[in-house]
Order: sequence, then structure tokens, then C-alpha cells
Amino acid sequence: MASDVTPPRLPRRGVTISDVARHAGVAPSTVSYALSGKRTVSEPVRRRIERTIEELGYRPHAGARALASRRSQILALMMPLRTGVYVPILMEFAAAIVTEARSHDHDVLLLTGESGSAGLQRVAAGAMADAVVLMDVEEDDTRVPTLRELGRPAVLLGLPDDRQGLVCCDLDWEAAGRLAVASLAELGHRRIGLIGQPTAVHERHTGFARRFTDGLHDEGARRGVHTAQRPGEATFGELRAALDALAAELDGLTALVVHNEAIVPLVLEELSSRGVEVPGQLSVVCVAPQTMAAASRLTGVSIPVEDIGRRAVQLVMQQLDAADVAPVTLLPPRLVDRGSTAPPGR
Amino acid sequence: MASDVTPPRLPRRGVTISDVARHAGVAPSTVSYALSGKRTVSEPVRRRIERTIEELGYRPHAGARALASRRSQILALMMPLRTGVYVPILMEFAAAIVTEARSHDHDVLLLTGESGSAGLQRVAAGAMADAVVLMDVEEDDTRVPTLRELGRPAVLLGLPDDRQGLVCCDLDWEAAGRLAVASLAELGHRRIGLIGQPTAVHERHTGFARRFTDGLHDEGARRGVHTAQRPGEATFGELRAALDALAAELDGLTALVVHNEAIVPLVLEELSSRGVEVPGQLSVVCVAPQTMAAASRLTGVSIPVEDIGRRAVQLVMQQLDAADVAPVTLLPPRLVDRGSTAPPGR
DNA sequence: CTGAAAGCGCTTACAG
DNA sequence: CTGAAAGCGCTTACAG
Repeated sequence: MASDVTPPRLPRRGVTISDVARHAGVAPSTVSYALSGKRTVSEPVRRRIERTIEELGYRPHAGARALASRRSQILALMMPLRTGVYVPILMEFAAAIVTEARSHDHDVLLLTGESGSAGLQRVAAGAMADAVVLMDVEEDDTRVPTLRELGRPAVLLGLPDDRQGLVCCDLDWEAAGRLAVASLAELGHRRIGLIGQPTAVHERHTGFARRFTDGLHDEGARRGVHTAQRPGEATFGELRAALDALAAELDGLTALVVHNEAIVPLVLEELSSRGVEVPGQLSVVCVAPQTMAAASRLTGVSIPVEDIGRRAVQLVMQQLDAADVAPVTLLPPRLVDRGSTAPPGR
Repeated sequence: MASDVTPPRLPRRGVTISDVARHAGVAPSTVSYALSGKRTVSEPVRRRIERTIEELGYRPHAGARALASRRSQILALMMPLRTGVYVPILMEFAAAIVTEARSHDHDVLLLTGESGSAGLQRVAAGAMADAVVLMDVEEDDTRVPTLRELGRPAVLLGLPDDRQGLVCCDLDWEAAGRLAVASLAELGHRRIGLIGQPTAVHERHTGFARRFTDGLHDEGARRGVHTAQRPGEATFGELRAALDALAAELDGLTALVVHNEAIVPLVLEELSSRGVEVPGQLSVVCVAPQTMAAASRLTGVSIPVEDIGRRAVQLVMQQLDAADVAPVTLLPPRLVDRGSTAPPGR
């Protein structure tokens, strides 16, 4: 154990704002104002302070700042890791949220696991976080009542049934479902199948899945188009069964909508191994993030993951700035044509 | 805009430790000691305090605590999102780290993006985090010098070339490579192909990929076994080319090692569509987390993601407790037989 | 076993 | 345009 890393490395007393003030020949308050810009500071003084900060390597103590200003500059991100969710999308959300938060001078605290309400309580009531963003919100989400009690600025990614007093942000999933069907219907398709989210996601009553299928079926009904759906599970066997079931239910299926990121590559492979030409024999529309490689060959309703994440942070920052905020922000879906749809019939 | 959510919701002056003290008829310090356990508090007093805390819904102010105690109870997790990394593993690490951190009464601050050294600086020098865990460490990682300067407790997941004074934790990737070859060699295989990490990962000089291949080839050489490798990219076309190239280079290939999580399902599908029986005609060993569904049909060298993540946090906590810590902790790989290997020859 | 007090390092009215 | 001072809400020696 002779080679062990000698540890403590005590938080060596850092440079404080008073040190900076002394070296620059000003009062600590002036340093503070120079840093925050909340009061005008004369050019020469400001320059002197900036130079001193640089020289001494001064960094404001986060805790002290939080205590005095009543702002931690921390945003809590609750990201439950539930079965059936497509993890890369979660990470893309997280990255967008971190990036946008940083641009508002905030850091992001990551809460995972099932701690739900307890985590919210600890982090918000203890003033560890100024605000919170909740991901993967269910229709009847247990975190909602807690969130309301806390009375902290928050944004939910998703729409719970009871959203009184809360701010929500999401893709307009119903419009996405409509768009998928409408784009195919206008090409002349009359029998459209959907491979959707895994059963686990539906059973959990995650709103987006239901809103998407509602939009899709409703638009189909409005246009006299036959639609049918099967859940998408992540094995070839189940995928094959689902495709066969759709073909059987919709005799003469000419178009397929895939709302399941994990399955897109499998669908492509399966169709090609069956010798089904896309779009010659079957039109395919997928619902996936713009960034997803496997989806790059398919016409799709793109999920603007980065936009949603950034917007969520903006909404939370506006609340911190005491601005009025719309209770529901739904981002419109966009259809990106990548050539995998065509009029039906060979 | 009449329906807008009325915002500010000012951080309504919370209950403080003095409030609790007054209501319980004790000094604030006694409340503090009752909470921290750093001093004995008589049973009746402790009970009174606990009841009062419950009644008033008291939560210590994180910033005040950090300022007074010089501990933020926050662990920073640097998770660069680089191309070629398998995102679900990152999330599994993150989840394990959050869970273990919570069990040590710490929360996790998430740093992504390329902020590298700047992020470290801000978070550690500003006392926002007590310690840091770095993921996806490269052999010549630019964050290493900064980390050393900061002198904060830290653990690197991975082994940089220069690790003087640093604490590292990882799977023993070289042993994993040896184990994969040894297990096949002992069955009698003499020509073993490897589908490895994507080119992007190798080019970045991420140490684990090189250590794995070094171990694999070296063990092969020691045993007089022919080995060859190709990078694994995420499309069927490239996978087919790689398999063909391996078969050509190792005429009479009887075993395949797959060290690429994203590709495991594709490999299985491709082999089955080629009519190759596993393990009858080809033995397959994959290197993947135990939790990965697609790998559940293959004999594998399992990556103990959760163990590594938890251990990393333990190592960082030991440093915070001023304990001596081994500079390098390598977790041994484990072979899990799931029946996809057999002696060669039909 | 418990209390009174100093101090952690900032921000922000209050003065000038 | 700038300074002196109070205060944010805790923890931890110092006393008893």
C-alpha cells in the first residue's frame, strides 16, 4: 500500500471575495457588483478587479452565493429510468437540457431512480435546486402533487391529466399521429398499420403514446382510412408476428408507421429480408429523433428532442425571472421526406 | 394569456434551524447535533427535536450547510457524449453512480458536453462539488492535468497514460481479452475473429478498447491461436464486410468474439440469415453488460457496469473520508456461459 | 448533556 | 460611483 494515493487534499482554503477586494483595493461589495453587473462599476476599477480575479484564480463559493442570493443556480432533472424507454433519447434530452441550462448559468443535478417525490422534496425544499424539470411524465404521475406543494418553478416533459398550476412542454403527439396518417392518406393509402411503443410504455399510461395513437386513428377515421396497431417489442420474432398480424387485420396494407426508435433498424432489416420494396410495395414513415442514424433512410415525423429540451429549460428560467408562462407548450411535428413513401400500388 | 400560470412563487422563506430550535425549546446547535449525530443528544431532547422537524417540515438549507461545513454533498459526474459510445451503458453507469452516491448522502451534478477542463474548474474550484467522477477517460485525456491541479478527490473510469497521483477504476480489460480467447482456446479453437469497437473509439485512443485487443491478441499468441480483428460499425453492410474479411484472413474461422454492444443483435441476425449455426458451426462470445437483453443468448465476458460505478463512488467517498486509496482498481471480468460456445468442427 | 457565539463567503439594501 | 454593515442559515470549536 506504499503506492496509495495520499488523500485528504483538504478543500485548501480558497481565495475569497475579500482577498480579491483587498488586492484590488476596493470593497468586497464592489467585487460582487463587478461580477454580477447589478451596479455600474467604473471601467478602471472593473479592469483592476478582473485582473486580480485572474491572478488569484478566484472562484465564488457556490454555497455562499446560494445562501446570500437565495439562488443555487442549480436545476434538478428528474429522469426516471423506466422499462421500455429508448435510452439514447433520454440522453439526448439530458444533453440539451444541460447545454441550455449552462447558457443560463445553471448546472444540472441528476435525479434518477424511483425516489420520485422524496427526491423532489429533498432537492427543492432544501434549496439545493432553484427549479426542476421532470422527464417521462405519466398521465397519473405521483410526483405531480408533491411538485404542486413545493411551489417551485418546474416544467414537466409530458402532459399529466391533472396539470392545474403546472407548466408542461412536449411534442404535439396528437398532431404527430395525424401528420403521419395525413401524409400517407394524401398519397392515396387506405390501409395503414402502426408498430407502436412497447406494451410496457402503454401500460404505464405514458401520455405521449396514447396521444400519438389517438391522433393517428382519429385522423384515419376522419379520412376514411383503415388503421390498426400493434405494440413494438425489441425482438425479431415479435416484430415478425406484429407485421403479420397487421397484414392480416388490414388486408391490403400499403403503408406502415413505426413509432418505436429501438425497432426501426429491425423493421428495415425484416422488410428487406422479406424482399419488400420500400416505397415500391410498402410506404414507411417512422417517428424518431432527427439525429437517429437508422431513421436517416426513412421519411419521418421527426421528434425535435433538442428543441423540446431547450424550450423546457427556457420555460423554467422564465418562471425564475417571474415571467408569466403558458401552462402548455406543444411543439409542432415536422414531416421530413426521405423518400420512403410513395403512392400505393405497383 | 389569462390562463397563464402565475409564476414567481418566491422561495417562500423556509423554516430554519432556529425555528426548529425555538419550537423545541433548545439551541440551534443542539438541533444541528441531533441531525448530524456528531454529539450525543439525550433521548427526550432528540425526540422533541425530531417531532418538531416533522411538524414544521424543516429541511436544512443546502447552501448554508455547504458554507458552514465545507461540504456540498455533491458529486460531479463528467460524462462526455462522444461518438461511438454505446449510450445505454453510459446511462447504466450514471444510474449506478447516482444510487451509490445517494447511499452516501450525496447528489450528483451532471456535466456533459465538451466543457472538459472548464467544467471541472467551475464546479470543483467553486466548491459546488466535493469530488468528481470522470467517465470515458482517454489515454491522453485533457482533463487530467486540470484534475491534478484542482487537488480534489476524484476517480477516473478508465486509465489515462499519466495517472500519477490519480485514482482510477475500471474493468480489467486486458484480462477480459485474455479470458475471451482462453475460454475459446480451451475448447480447441485455433482461429478466432474479433468484431471490436467502432473506428471512432479506437481513433480517440480510449484505453479500454486497446487494452482489450492487446489482451486478446497476446493471449492468442501465447497459446498459438490465430486472431484477427475488424472494427464494428452499426450497419448491416459494414458488419457483413467485416465478417467476410475475418473469414478470409483466418481461413477456417471457428469462433467469433464481439466486443461491441450496439452490434450484438445485428451479428445474431446476420449469422442466422446466413444459416450459420451457433455454436454448431461458429462459437460466439460477446462482451457486454450483464443487463443487456440482446446479449442474453450469448456466452459472454460480462461488464459489471453497476459494480464499477458503485466502486468508483466508494473510492471517491473514501478519499473524502481521508482514507488511503489504491491508485488503480481493476475489476476482474467474469465469463458467463450461455451455451453459444462449443468445441470446433461439425 | 447543552448553549452562546463566531464564522463560513457571499449579496444587497442603506448611506454617502 | 463606491463602501461599511447586516444577514443569508447553517456548523463547530469553546464553555460550562
